[in-house]
Amino acid sequence: MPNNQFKRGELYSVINGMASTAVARRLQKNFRQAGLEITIEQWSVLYHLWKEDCLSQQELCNRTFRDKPSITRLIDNLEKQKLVKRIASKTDRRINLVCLTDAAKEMQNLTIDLANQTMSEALIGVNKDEIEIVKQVFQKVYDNLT
Amino acid sequence: MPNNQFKRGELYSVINGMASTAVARRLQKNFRQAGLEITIEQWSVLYHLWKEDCLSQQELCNRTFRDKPSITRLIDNLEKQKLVKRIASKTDRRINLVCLTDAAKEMQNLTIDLANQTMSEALIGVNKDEIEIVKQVFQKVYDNLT
DNA sequence: TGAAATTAGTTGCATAACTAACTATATGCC
DNA sequence: GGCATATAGTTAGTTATGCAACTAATTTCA
Repeated sequence: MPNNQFKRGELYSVINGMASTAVARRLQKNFRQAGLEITIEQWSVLYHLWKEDCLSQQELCNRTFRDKPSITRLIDNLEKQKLVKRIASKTDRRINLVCLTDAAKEMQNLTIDLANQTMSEALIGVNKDEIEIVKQVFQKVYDNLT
Repeated sequence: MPNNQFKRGELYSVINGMASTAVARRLQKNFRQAGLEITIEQWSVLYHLWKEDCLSQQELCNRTFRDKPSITRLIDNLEKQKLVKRIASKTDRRINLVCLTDAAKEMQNLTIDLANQTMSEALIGVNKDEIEIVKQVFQKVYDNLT
């Protein structure tokens, strides 16, 4: 087996097992310590709604890279916690617009501070050029496969 | 909010949502098309056993960056599919050694070919230096958080 | 206009993740 | 030796993911 190929397999295992898991665990832990009862997956949905409120579930699928059933159930759980509500679109009755509650709006600053703090810890010793390359590589990978 | 901080939050969402998900989905699809009934999580366990057979569950936790319950159930499922078997250690009765069956050994070449092929597709347009930087960044992130 | 195709969302099923609490074995130390 | 502590692994409960199959609403187009 050529050496080059094996290295690419290694990269795959690195992508999936290591860094993203470590960041996710740390952020989840920081949420818990701050008394926030949300998961990082729920946070990632709220994150996009803070940028633009009242998106359709399909639009949340696109922006969070999840499939429709995953979003359905994430929204179910967020709705149980009274952080979002589904509002039927007036122009297209198939569409639910997912809108933030006041409680969710109040969480924005704290959670984004915690996320920034987590990323700062994670990225000690990593410079801006390297971050830029990582983002470019991920974008290329995503574009290559979709 | 300083612009620099928000970019780090973006990076987090990129790390978790996009590239790794796309690679995982494509590899899973390629496994299915080749008639392989394993998940990528199961594959990642087999991958480490192909490199070194008969590891303890704890050692598999370390190498795959999973916790103990996750490994317990992954091994449960791999055992159901007769791809590994648990063998009690003779020197320490707390330890299960997880060993490959012949069926699993036969899968090695095909699955690694599929993984290499998937990574080659994913990494079109990405050069070796960039891959090296991604790996270094992930290692730094992991070390920073653990 | 009306049937076919598309789009938005939900539900069921299997696998996997994390936490917390648990059992069993081994090690440390007085 | 024997008790406290640490380590290996399992189980229970909740959340999340992917796929397939489904309903309901909308669009396309003959």
